[in-house]
Amino acid sequence: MRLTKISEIRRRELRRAAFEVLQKEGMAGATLEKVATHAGASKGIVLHYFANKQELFEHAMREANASLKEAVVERLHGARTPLERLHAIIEANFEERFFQPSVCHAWLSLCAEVPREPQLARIQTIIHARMRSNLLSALTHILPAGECEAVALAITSLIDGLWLRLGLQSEGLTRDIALAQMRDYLVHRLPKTQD
Amino acid sequence: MRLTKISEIRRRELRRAAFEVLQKEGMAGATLEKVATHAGASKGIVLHYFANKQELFEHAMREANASLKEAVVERLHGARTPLERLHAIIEANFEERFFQPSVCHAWLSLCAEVPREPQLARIQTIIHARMRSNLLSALTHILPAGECEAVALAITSLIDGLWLRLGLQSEGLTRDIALAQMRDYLVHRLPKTQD
DNA sequence: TCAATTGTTGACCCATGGGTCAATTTAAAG
DNA sequence: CTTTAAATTGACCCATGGGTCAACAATTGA
Repeated sequence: MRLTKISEIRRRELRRAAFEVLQKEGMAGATLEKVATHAGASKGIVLHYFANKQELFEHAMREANASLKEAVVERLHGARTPLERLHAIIEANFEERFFQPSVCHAWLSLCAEVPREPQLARIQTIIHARMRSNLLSALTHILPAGECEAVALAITSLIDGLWLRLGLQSEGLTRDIALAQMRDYLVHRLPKTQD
Repeated sequence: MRLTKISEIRRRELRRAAFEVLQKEGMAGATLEKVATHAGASKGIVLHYFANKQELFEHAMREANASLKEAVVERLHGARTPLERLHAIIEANFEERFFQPSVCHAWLSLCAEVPREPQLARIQTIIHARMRSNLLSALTHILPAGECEAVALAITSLIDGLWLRLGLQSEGLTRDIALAQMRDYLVHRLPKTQD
């Protein structure tokens, strides 16, 4: 008896392949055939494990999100103070493996489908909710209660904006610049004495 | 002799129709047939005025961008101080007619194509360049030279992030909240005495 | 009034790609 | 072994949609 069923292995391979194809081809160019080939399988197998294209990419989004979530959790472990937790969350969003033009392209392609794909919208809502929750749990110890929501929204918007920028105009925007941006914001927006 | 050639009229109608269809249907769903129907014409006419689908949407993006540019110019006219100019630029980006989920969906769809469509990438570059230039022309009179670039990038990223947010999770994000975000940023990031 | 140009249409072609399916291979269970 | 189930394939179907084209309508200018 295998520890992980072959169906689980395949499904993971396929949703990862889907995300990788998305990076280079976009949603329209990411055909089932290309995903299958990229995973070293045939088109039929894709539809054997996923009901249809939407479901496949829904799971691809879930997987990519889970990966980001893990990174945040990982970094939160080493964080002791609220300020450290805040930085942990932010820095996780700019890890090299994530903060790359191709990865951003894939996310962009998924986001562009959100308005017309309720399943993707649901995942997006979850992502936002978790981000907000994480940020608030740190911010409430740093800022007056009335300011936390606004700052949390600003931080997520800044992160998203920098990600979008990376996807649109890769040249000139490095990880360091992005992180410097985030630091600059926090320095000016959080109370002076700390940090 | 007509003042505006009929070809120019048609081209404008079609690129506007293209952008409007994009709002509801996304890039994949925005077929030539739908654009034609939405403009009250036949599919043939679309390809008579535009070489292909890419070119059509390239012009749709140009038009939408021009519209935003006009709004900025308009508001800049009434601005006297650098700070007023800064607010003019920002507020133009959040005018009701622009800051709407459907409009944001259309932009998202276009942006998602940028990585694989050099023409769109070029337009995007122009948009960024103009935004940067506008912001810097105001910021140089408000901040020390060394900080201007960073703040300009932060402002654009914040705007983009808020737009993206509106597209992904329409509920709960109003124009007022978005503008409050921008003001909050400026209050904390710009020198104290002014404003 | 009559070319000549421009605008416009709808029929058609064809590649693409999502999805179905029967048939085959492989593996598990008894 | 054998049987039952799962995995896998590739051929096939078919709707869709981008793009072409020949023919027709309208407008212009002489």
